[in-house]
Amino acid sequence: MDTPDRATANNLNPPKFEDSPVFNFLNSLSPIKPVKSVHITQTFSSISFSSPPSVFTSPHVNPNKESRFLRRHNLLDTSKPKVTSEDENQIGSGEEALTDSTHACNNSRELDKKSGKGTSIGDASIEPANEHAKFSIELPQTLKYDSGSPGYDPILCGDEAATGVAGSHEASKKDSVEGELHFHGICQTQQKIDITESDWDNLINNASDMLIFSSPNVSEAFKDLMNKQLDPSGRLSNFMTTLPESSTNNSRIMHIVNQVASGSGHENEDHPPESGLASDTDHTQDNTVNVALVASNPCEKMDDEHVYVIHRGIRRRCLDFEMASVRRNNSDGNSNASSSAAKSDERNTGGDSRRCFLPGIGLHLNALATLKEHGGMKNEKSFSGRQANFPSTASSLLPQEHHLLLGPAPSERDLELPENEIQPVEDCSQSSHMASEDFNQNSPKKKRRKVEIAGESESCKRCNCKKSKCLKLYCECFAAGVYCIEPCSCQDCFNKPIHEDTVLQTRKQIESRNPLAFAPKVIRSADSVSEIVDDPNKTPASARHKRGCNCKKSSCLKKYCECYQGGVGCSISCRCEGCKNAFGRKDGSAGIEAEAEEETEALEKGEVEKASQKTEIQNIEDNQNSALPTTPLRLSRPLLPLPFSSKGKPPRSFIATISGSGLIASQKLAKPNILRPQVKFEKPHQTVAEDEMMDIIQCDSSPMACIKTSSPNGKRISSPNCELGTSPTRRGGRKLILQSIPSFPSLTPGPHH
DNA sequence: GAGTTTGAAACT
DNA sequence: CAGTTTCAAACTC
Repeated sequence: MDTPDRATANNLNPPKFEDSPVFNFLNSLSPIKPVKSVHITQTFSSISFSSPPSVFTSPHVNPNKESRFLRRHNLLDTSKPKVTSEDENQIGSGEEALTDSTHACNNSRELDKKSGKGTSIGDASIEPANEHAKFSIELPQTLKYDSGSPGYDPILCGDEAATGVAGSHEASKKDSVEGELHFHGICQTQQKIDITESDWDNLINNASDMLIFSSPNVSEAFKDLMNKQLDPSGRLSNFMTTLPESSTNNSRIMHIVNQVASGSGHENEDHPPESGLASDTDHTQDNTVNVALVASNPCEKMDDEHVYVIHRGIRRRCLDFEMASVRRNNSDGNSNASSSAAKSDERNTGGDSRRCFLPGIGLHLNALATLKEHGGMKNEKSFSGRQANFPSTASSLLPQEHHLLLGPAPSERDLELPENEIQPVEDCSQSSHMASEDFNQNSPKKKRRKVEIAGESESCKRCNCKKSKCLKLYCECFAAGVYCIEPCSCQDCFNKPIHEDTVLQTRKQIESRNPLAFAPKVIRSADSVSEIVDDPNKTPASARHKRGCNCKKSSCLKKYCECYQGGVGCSISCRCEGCKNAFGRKDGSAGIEAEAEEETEALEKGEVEKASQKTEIQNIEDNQNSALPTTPLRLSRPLLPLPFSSKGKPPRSFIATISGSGLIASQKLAKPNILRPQVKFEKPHQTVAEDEMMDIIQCDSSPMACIKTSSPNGKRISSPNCELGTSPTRRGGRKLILQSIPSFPSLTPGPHH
């Protein structure tokens, strides 16, 4: 297996892999498997991720992902001696892990081979292969966890869990061809991987997990996806994350993922696997091949369709500025030039394209979205309009998907997208851009509270800028690293794909002034994580606003206060006056105290109702804290007007932003990736700032080491449990995860670079 | 929906 | 770095 599969895999990796006879063979075989996997995926997703949206929304979610990942890794290690220390190390970093996973997907064959035949793999096989093997191994664990989780279907879980590592081994045992087939089938349809195909499933599951954890938005989206069948989005995101390593492979993966997402996303939800297969298969199979084609031939219809499809599944703008840069780079490279030095620069970095991507600059997702528009549904509306994207699906889905896309996935995607893909995307995007502009002027004020209505669709930000042209941090969309979309009521908006160059330049300028301008404002320190781990009851105070607030009249009790909005307490760095932040006052008083005060004040002000709610919530939180990890926001918060909703979360923005600063040092890149999804670092209590960020990022490489990240995990975990009221098992599982894997250290971290 | 308040972002 | 202005979100009516 090793030799042939590898060879094929290696060959495949390159853009031309489709050309390889092996690929063709696989393609021919691929159609087979779609059927079962769906079921599994659903159960898995629904079960494991049923957690409440609020939880997911929290940026912290990601940490869990990492934690899981880490765990998996550990488990894998334990379970499978085969995995080399190196592999572990690789896995350790969140991004690396992601990358690996993506590679695994890309090189599913390799994975299968390796995982199944890890022994042989070790040597010659490309690193990715090793990593893949690891993933495959790890995946089982994730499955186990999930299975452990309340939502998990016993049967499936049992199967998967039982198969667990063994499953991966089995898969490895299978012929490489089979593995590929499975892989393709999985990627394409999502559905139906057999347990035997555990490799794939594992990958997917892992990916999904990763995604979920990666960002709050993602988590939500993930939920939806899970409900629907997750696979697509989750896979996407996963793949996206993994992409970085090999652009070509990544591109394939992206395509596949996109296809899957699109196909599954739409059809999967309601349609039986088969139906999904029909359409999906068309896309997926074609896509798999097409991907390669796309790489070679930019802007083919197929590509567009794929992209479009993907976008459909996703939601609109996930733009990462990085993506845009990437696209540009690609386009530049392909056709011409180099539209912007920055782009070229990034691209150059790109020998490790991923790196460039990571740092990324680009609004790619938006571009993709535009592609969608281009393609078929293609309206920006549909595209931009999250809702539009999810015609069939319930509204709930929308946000989630969007989140997924936007949040973790987007950035990753963007980064990951191989140049090949990018080209087509770009082309499409351009056209779309045009359209997008038109849209911009559309709805004057749909905005703001859609998010609230939607639930938390922070991912979907809608700005109302009138003078800033959406090119300043005043603009939430811009600040979040996303393009403005139809729902935005902004005027003279330049934050659109059409003006990508302008956007990028502006971003650069802003970043030059303040490298952290696009970084998450709220950071959770390692302390918080440790606190959570040690004492679930304890509320982590470590989460803090990066710069602190400067409130004078709001008493840090309203969203005017960024700390409050971010769901974190005020810290020393805050210059606020009369701080009464319920999440923690500057003076150090706990949120409870603040609450008490708030209550009194509220009473005074007639806000009694609110105060009571808060107190209740807090009380609940306190009670729950034991169970929950505690994040400032916590599950209970929902009752309160969570600050998250609008800005605090900006998972997306953060994500995009961070990654967005592609030009900026790799550091940022790493940070952003890490931070975004999950946590936003900040000084443990006050001044973690960049240094810590950096540290964290570095730590990212070693997942275990990096525990710092955040409580968010706790939240997520807890929240799902709480909300779900799920079986104890699930809680236990999650708790374990949290404890064991404190933070989400960094799947994504830029460690690669 | 319009107007006000607020504090971050941007500017000087 | 501090002060002022600009800006758009958050909030109120």
